[in-house]
Amino acid sequence: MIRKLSLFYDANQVISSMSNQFARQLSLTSFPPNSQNLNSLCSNGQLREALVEMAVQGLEMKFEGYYTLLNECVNRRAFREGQRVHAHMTKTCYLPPMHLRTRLIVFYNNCECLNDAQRVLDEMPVRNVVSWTAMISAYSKRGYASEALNLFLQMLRSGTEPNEFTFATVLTSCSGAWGFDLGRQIHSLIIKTKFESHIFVGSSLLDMYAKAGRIYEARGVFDCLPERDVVSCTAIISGYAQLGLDEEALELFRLLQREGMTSNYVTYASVLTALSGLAALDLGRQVHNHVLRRELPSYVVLQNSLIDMYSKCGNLSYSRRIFDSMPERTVISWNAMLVGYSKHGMGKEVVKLFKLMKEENKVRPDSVTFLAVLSGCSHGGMEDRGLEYFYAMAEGENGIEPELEHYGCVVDLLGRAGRVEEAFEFIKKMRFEPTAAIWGSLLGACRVHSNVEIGEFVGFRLLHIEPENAGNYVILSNLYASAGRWEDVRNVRELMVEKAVIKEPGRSWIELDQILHTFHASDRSHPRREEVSAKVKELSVKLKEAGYVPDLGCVLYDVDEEQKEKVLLGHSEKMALAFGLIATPEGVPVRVIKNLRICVDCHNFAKFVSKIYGREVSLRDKNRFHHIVGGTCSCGDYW
DNA sequence: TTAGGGTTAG
Repeated sequence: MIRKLSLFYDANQVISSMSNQFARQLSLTSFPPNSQNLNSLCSNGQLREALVEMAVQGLEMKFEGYYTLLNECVNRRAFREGQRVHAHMTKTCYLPPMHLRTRLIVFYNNCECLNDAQRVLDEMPVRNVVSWTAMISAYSKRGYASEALNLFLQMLRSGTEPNEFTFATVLTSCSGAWGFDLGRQIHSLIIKTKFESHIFVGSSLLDMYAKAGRIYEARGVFDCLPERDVVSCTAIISGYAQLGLDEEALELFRLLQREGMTSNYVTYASVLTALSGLAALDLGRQVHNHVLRRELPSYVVLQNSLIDMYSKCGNLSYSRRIFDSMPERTVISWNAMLVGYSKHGMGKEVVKLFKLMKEENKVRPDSVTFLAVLSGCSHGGMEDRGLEYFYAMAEGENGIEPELEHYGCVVDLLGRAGRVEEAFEFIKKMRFEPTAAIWGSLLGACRVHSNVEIGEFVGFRLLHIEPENAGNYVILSNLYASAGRWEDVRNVRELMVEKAVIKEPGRSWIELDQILHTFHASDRSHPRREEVSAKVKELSVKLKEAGYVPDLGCVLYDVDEEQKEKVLLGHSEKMALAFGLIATPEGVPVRVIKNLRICVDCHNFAKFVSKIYGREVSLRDKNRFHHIVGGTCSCGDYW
C-alpha cells in the first residue's frame, strides 16, 4: 500500500502526513535518502533519524539538507547533533556558503560555545553584515561587552556597513565605562546613516543613555521616536526606575497608559521597581491585581518583582506567600526573599531560608545571595553566624570568591558587635583598597560604641576621600559631641562650611489611600501643614514629659540650643509621622519612608511616639526597616 | 540568515 502510494504522491508529502513511527520506518526502508527526505523527517520531529541517514548511509549533502538539520539543531539547542552536522561538512570537504556559515555562528551561540562561533567567523572567506552582526550579538548576549565592541570596530575597519540590526545589537554592549564613549560615537554614526528613528535602534539607544545615567539624553531619543511600542516605552520607564527616579517613572507610566501604551510583564516588573522604591503599597497592590487579571503571574521575573515590592513596602508575609507559591524559582527569587528578611532585621529567617536553599539544591547561591545572608546576620544581630559564613566563603567552600562588598558586610558585623578594633584590623588586612563605604561603616560603629580614637582616624581619612559627603561630617561631629569635645565639634562644622558641603535634602513620605504625602525639612507646601506643625509641637511637649530629650548633637548648624531644637523638630520624618498620627485612626500602624538614613533624634522620637500613643511605627530608611513597638526598635538601636 | 526593554545587591 505504501509503495503503491509512493507511485502517485511525492514521497516527502507522504512522510510528512504520517505518524512519526510510521514515517521513520518508511524513510529508513522505503526510499533512497536525500535532502528532501531529511526535511520531512525534521518536520516530523525526527532529528536523530535524519542524522542517522546522513552519517550511516553516507548521504551526499547539499545546502538545503544541511540548512534543515542545522535549523532543527538551533531550535532544539541540540549541541551534539549540530556538531555532527558541522563535522559532516568538514569530512565531506563541503564548503558551506556564507548563509550556512552564519547559521553555524547562530547555532554555536545558542549552545553557548562562543569559541566555536568565532572560529566559524574566522574561517569565513567572505563575511557580510549579517555574519558580523550574528557574532557581535553572540558576544553581547553572553555579557562579553568589550569583545562585542572590538568586533564591531573590526567590522567597520573591514569596510562592511552596519545596518539597523547591527546598531540595535552593539548598543547593548555600551553600558560600561569606555562603552559609553564609544556609544556616543555610534550615536553619531546612527544619525549619519539615518537609523536614529528606527524603533529597535532607538530603544537600544535610549536604553544605553539611561544605563549610563543620562536620563535627559534617553528621554530626548524617546521623544524623537516617530513611533513607540511596548519595548521602547518600557525601556524609558525602567530607565527612570533604575536611576531611582521613581516618581518620574510612575508619572511617565501613567501618561503613556493614557496615550494607549500596551504593557507586558517587563513593563509591570519595571513599574514595580519604582513602586518598591517609593514603598507605595496600595499602588503596588493595584499593579498586582492587574497582573492577576491579565493572567501574567506565571512570569518568574514578575513574581520576583512582586516579592521585592511587598518586602520593601513592609509586607513580608505577602512576599513569602508569593515565594512559596512559585512553581519555579531563580536565584533572584531566593535573593529577593533573603534581602527582604535582611532589611527587616530578621536574621534567623535569613539563616533558615538560606539553609532551605542549600537543602533544595536546585539553584546555586551567587554573590548577591551571600551579601544578603551576611547583611542579614548583621542586621539581625547574629555576628558569629555571619562570620562563619564569611570564612567558609573565603576558604572557597561555595565556589564564590568574596568581593569588596562581602568584606564590607564583615566590617559591619564586627562593628555592630562592638568589636571595633577587630574591624579596624580586618580592614587593614583586606586584599582590597578600602572604599569610602567601608570606612563609613566603621565610622558608624565608632559612633555607636563611642570609640573616639579609631573614629577620629577613620573620620579624617573619610573626609579626605569623600569631602563632599555631608553624612561623614555629621557622624564625626556626633562622635566628638558624645565625648564632650565641643571644640572639635566646632572645627568639623567649620570645615564643612569651608568645603561648602551640601547635604542631600532629607525627604520623608507616607502613603494614604494610594496618595504619597511627601515632607521636606522645614517644608511648608503640604495643604495640612498648619495642622502638622501643631501636631509636631504637641508631640514634642508630650514626649518630653515622658522623658524624651532632644539630641542636639544631631544639628550641625552653629546656632543656640533653642534654635537647634527647632531645627530638629523640622526634620521631615517627624512631620510625616505627625501627619500619620493625624490622618489615620487610633491604633493603626504608621508607615513612614525616608530617603536618607534616619537620624538618632528622629529614631528616639519615633520610639517615644510608639510607646506613648500605642502605635506601631514602621520606618523604612535608606538602609533598612525599623519596626518600633512599645518604645523598642527591631534594629536594636544600631543602624 | 543578524535586532531593542526586565527581577535581587553594605
